[in-house]
Amino acid sequence: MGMLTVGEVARESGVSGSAIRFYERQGLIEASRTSGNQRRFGPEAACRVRVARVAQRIGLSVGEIRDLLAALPPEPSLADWQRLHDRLTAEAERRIAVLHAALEDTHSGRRLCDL
Amino acid sequence: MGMLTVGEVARESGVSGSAIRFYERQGLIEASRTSGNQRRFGPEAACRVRVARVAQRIGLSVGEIRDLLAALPPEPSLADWQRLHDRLTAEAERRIAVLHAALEDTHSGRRLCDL
DNA sequence: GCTTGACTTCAACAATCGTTCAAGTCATAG
DNA sequence: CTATGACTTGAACGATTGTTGAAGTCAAGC
Repeated sequence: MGMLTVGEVARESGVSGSAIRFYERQGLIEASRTSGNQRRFGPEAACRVRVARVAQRIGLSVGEIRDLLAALPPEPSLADWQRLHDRLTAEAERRIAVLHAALEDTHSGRRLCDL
Repeated sequence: MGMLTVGEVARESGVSGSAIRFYERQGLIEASRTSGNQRRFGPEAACRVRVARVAQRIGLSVGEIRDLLAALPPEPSLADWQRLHDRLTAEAERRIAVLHAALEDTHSGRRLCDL
């Protein structure tokens, strides 16, 4: 079984080792430990981290991402990924709508400042 | 001349007094001082704060908003507001595009995780 | 002129998202 | 077996955007 070290997950997912440890502390990913107390991650870890980064770009906080990923089993089925993807999409669209609303407000900028 | 206190600007702009002081420290708004060292704001202050809040919703940092507002004279002309509005709009659209890109990434989610 | 509410400063705290450092341990190749 | 690089923890630090509190001052009405 391909158990990965912190550094390997970091390389695979493109984030720093300290971030990987941070994400584990925050519950985004889980690790088992070697007899010498070193973390070993399953092969899905890097994937979860990549998803987490996308979610972050969409604007979710680490806490929200934890909740999102909590619904994802260690060996997710296609349907699991699909659900997660749908939630992420919905959230992104919600945030885009919020930005559009802000845009509207700049359009009414004169009224905003009754010049 | 209607010089406003911190509390008055706070009420007019809908933010807290501590935030108003913070924005002054950060250079988003300027204040003169009474002989007793209290801040007095011009009537444009609340407006600048409201614009700042919109800019914040669009995703600009306080530093970026400072720079944006720096281009705005104390008594802005219509053209001044127009320029600011255009910049804000462009920035909002840029951020919306970024979110769309993130959305794209979730669409390629399966590839993201090569399931 | 005194009371009262609003103001002042400065410092500490809070949440978020990590990075960096020190001191020490583990794993592996040679 | 030992050197080396990767790992461990914990705590401190950093930016960001304010809030909260203490201790004290100001302004305005009565």
